[in-house]
Amino acid sequence: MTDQRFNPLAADKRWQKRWAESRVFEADDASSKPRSYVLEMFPYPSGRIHMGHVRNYTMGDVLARFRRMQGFEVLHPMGWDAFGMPAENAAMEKKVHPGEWTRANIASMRSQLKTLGFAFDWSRELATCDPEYYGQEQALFIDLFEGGLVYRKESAVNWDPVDMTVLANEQVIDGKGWRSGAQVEKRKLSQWFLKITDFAEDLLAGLGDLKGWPEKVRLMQENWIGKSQGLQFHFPLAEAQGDIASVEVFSTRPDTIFGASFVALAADHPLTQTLAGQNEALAAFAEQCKAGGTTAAELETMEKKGFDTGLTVTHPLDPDWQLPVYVANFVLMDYGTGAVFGVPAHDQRDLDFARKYDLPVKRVVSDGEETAADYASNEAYTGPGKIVNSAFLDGMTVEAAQQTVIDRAQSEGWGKAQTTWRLRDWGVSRQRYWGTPIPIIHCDDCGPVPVPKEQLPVVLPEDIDFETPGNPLERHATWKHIDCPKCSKAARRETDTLDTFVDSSWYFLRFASQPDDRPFDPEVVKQWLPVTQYIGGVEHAILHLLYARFWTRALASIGKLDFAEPFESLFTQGMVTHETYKHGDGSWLSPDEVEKNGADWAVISDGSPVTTGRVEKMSKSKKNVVDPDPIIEQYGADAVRFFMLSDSPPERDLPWSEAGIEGSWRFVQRLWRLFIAVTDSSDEGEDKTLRRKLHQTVAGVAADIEALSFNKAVAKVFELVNLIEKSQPSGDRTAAIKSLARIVAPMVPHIAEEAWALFGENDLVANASWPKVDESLLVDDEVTIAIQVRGKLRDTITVAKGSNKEHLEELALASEKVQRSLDGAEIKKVIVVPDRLVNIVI
RNA sequence: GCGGACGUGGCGAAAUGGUAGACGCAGCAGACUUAAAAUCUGCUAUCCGAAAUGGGUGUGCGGGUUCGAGUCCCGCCGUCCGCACCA
Repeated sequence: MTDQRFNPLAADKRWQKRWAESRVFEADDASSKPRSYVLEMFPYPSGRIHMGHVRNYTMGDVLARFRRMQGFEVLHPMGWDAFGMPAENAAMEKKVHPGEWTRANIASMRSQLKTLGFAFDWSRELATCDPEYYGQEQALFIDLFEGGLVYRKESAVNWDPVDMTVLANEQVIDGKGWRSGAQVEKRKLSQWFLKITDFAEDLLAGLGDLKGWPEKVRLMQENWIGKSQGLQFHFPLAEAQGDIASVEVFSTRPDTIFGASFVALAADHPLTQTLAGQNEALAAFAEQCKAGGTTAAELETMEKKGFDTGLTVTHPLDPDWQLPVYVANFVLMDYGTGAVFGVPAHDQRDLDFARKYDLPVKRVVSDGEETAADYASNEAYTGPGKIVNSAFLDGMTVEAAQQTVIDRAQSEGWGKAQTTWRLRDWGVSRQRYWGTPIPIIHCDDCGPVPVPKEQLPVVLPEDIDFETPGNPLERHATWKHIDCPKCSKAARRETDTLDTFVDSSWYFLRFASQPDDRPFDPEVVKQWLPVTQYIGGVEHAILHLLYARFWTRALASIGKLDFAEPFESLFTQGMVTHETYKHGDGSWLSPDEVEKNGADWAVISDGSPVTTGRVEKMSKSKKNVVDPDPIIEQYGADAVRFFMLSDSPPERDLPWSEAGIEGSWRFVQRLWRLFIAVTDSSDEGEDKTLRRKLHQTVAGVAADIEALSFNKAVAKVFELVNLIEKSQPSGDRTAAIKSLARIVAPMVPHIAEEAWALFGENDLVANASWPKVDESLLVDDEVTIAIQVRGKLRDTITVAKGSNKEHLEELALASEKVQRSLDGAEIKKVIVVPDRLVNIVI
C-alpha cells in the first residue's frame, strides 16, 4: 500500500543516490546529441549556502533537466570561486589558514547543494584555489604577457597609513580604514594591467550580437565602455614651465570652446608636480588631494576644491584671451589627459567650481530662449540648442559646431579628433595572499621575466602568518627569493596575486575541458561553448561579464580559442528578500525570534512588541536571513525548489515567506494524491476538455521554461492540476496525471521520480522525454469576444473561432446591452478585430 | 554625482496596443471531524446599490498619441541595483 503522504525525507536521499550512482548527469564529450551548456555563476564558498544560491541553482536546474528531456546532451557543472578576502579575514579573526577555512566551507556547501537534488555533473567540479586550476591560469597569464596584452604601470590604491596596508574599497568606511579607523589616502603603486582597452571597440560592437542578453545589461556595458568622440588639443602656456610649454586637454564638447573659463589639472599631473617643486602651498594642496579613497562615487560627491597656480594659458581661437590654470581635486590623471577646460554654463561640475572661485560663466549654447552671454542660473544647461556668443560658431547646432571646431583644430594643427573610452585598463594586481600568484620574476638586469611554464604552478606557501596586517607573501622569509630564469642571478618573485575576477573569467572553459597539461583542449571547448544559458545575479552585469568577454577575446586574439563571446544567453535573476523586524530598542531581530500575535508581531521570548520593516535583501546586518538547511529538512527539496519558482518573476526580487513555503509543501502533497490515485483509476472514457488542457499545458510550460518564465510555468501547472482534480475518472484523466509527472519533473524531480516508479516505469524520469504535443489540440474552437462601446466593455459573446467581421458586427449590434449603451446615438465607425473584440465608436 | 531598472488588489503577480487582476498566498463563510490538523466547496480590487448577466472608478503622479493605453511617447515622484580592490 502506497503512503498517503509523500515523505521527502526518505525519497530525496533515495533518488539523489540513484542519480549519483547511475551518473546520469555527467556530460558526455563524445555525445552525438545536440549540446546545451547551462551554467549558473559559481558561488564564493562563504560557508553556508543562502536562499539566493538556492534560487539561482534551482532556475538553472529546471532548464538543464528540461533540456535533457528534450533530447540535448547537457553540461551543467558546479565549482567554487574560492579565492578572495573573506578567507583572509577569517584567518585574522579565527586564526585559521585561509585554505583550510575555504576547503571546509566548500565541503559543507557541497553537501548542502546535494540535498537540493541539482542535476550537476559533479565529476567536473573545480575550485579556483586548487593549484591544478590556478596553475593553468598562470599559464594563460603568461600567454597574454607574451602576447603583449599585459603591462605594468603606476596606479592609485586606498592606503591605510596606520595599518600600513592596501585596502579594498569595501574596507573603506566613510573614508576611513575599517580596522584602524585612520583617514584613508590614495597611494601610487606599480601594478599589473591587462589591455582591455585594446578590445574596447570590439567589446562594444559585440554587444549588438548578444541577442540573448537582457537589453539593460547590454546598455550598462555600453555606458561602461563609454565611447566618446571629441577633440584633443593643447592650450599653450603663457610662459613655459621647464620643458612643459602647453597643457593637453580632451573634451567631448569642443562646441563650447568659447565658453571656457579655466583649465584644471590633476593633482598628479606632471605640470602640477613641476610647479609644486617651487610652491609649498601648491605642494600642500596636491598632498591634500591624496586624502580619501578611489571610488567613483566618492570622487564625484566630494567637495570640489581648486588651487590657482597663477599661470595662464592662451585660448587657441583667440590669442588675446588668457585663461587661469587651476589644480583641482576632481580631475583625474587616469582619465583622458589629466587636464580639462571648464565650461561652467554647460557643465554642472564646472559651474559649481566657477561659482566657488568666482570665475566667469558665459552662455554659449542657447536653450532656445535665453541668448545673453551672462549666465545667472546655478544649474548648468546641458541640452541641445544653437551656439551663441561664439564668433564664427554662432547659429550652428551643437553637432555642427563640434565638427567645425575639430576641422579647424586639425587644419591649424593645434588639436585632433580623438576617440576616448570611459573604460580603463584592468588592474589585476592585489597585495594579498589568498589569490593566484602572478607568475612573474623581477630581475634587476632582465626586468620582469615570466616563470617558465614547466615550473608552474607557482604555489602559494602554506607557512604564513596573519598576525601583522599587509601581504604575507611580501613578508615570507624565503618564498619570494628565487633566481632569474634568464640570467640566473638572485631575483624576486612578484608577491602580488591576481584579482579574483581573473579566476572567474575562464572557469566556464575549464568546466568544458580539463586536461592535466594545459588550461583546456580547444577542440573539446568548441563542442560546448559558448554557454547556452548563463544565469546569475544582476550585480555582475558589468564587471564579471565584461571581464569574461574580454578574456575570451584576448585568448582568441592569441590563437587559443576561435570564438569571441563566451555567453550566448544571459539571465539576471532577482534577489531573495525577507521582511525585517525591529525591537523597541532599535535592534534588528531575526525571523525565528519573533511571532505573529493576532495582527501584530512580538518577541517570542518576552512578548515585547516588534515593528515590521521593509521587505529587503536578506543580510546579516538586518538579521532577516533564512537558512535553507532547516527548511529543506522540514519540507523537502521539492517544496523549496517549487517555492523558488513560484509567484515572483525570476528577474524580480522574491520575498521569502513561511506561508509561501507552506503553500508549496501543500502543492507537493496535492501532486502526490493525484499520482497515487492513478494505480486504481480508469483507463476508459474520454475527456476532451482535459485532453486539450493537457496539451496546452505541455506546450505552454515548455515555452515558459525555455523563456525562463518559471512563475508562468507554475501557474499553468496549477491550472492543469485544478482541472484534473475536478475531472471525473477517464482514460484522458489517467493519461494527464502520467504526463503531469513528466511536466513537473524538472521542477520537483524527487516526487516525479517517485511517481514514475509508481507508474511502473523502470528507467528514471530524468531520462524520460518531454511529453509530445498534439498541435491540433492547442487551439480552442470557440472564442469569447469583447464588445466595446467607445472603448468601454459592454458585453461579451461567444462565437466560433474565425467568424468573419460582418457576422461579428451584426452580433455586436444585436446585443441588448450594446443597444442600451448606445441609446440611439449615431454610430461613426465599428472596429472589428476577429477573435478579439468589436469596438463601436459613436 | 554618474549609469541602469522597477512602480498593477491586503501580499507575490498575469495581461502579441484589444474583456485589467489568470495563478498562488493571506482572509472570510461553509462541509467533514468529538475536536484540531489535513482535505473539500464557495466568496474575496474599490465605490454606489437589497440585489442584478446593474452603474461609476481604478495599473505611482501629470500630460500626449490612438477607435482603444498597465503596455507607446514626454515630464515628474518614489524605491532598488551598479560605479572598476566585495564576490
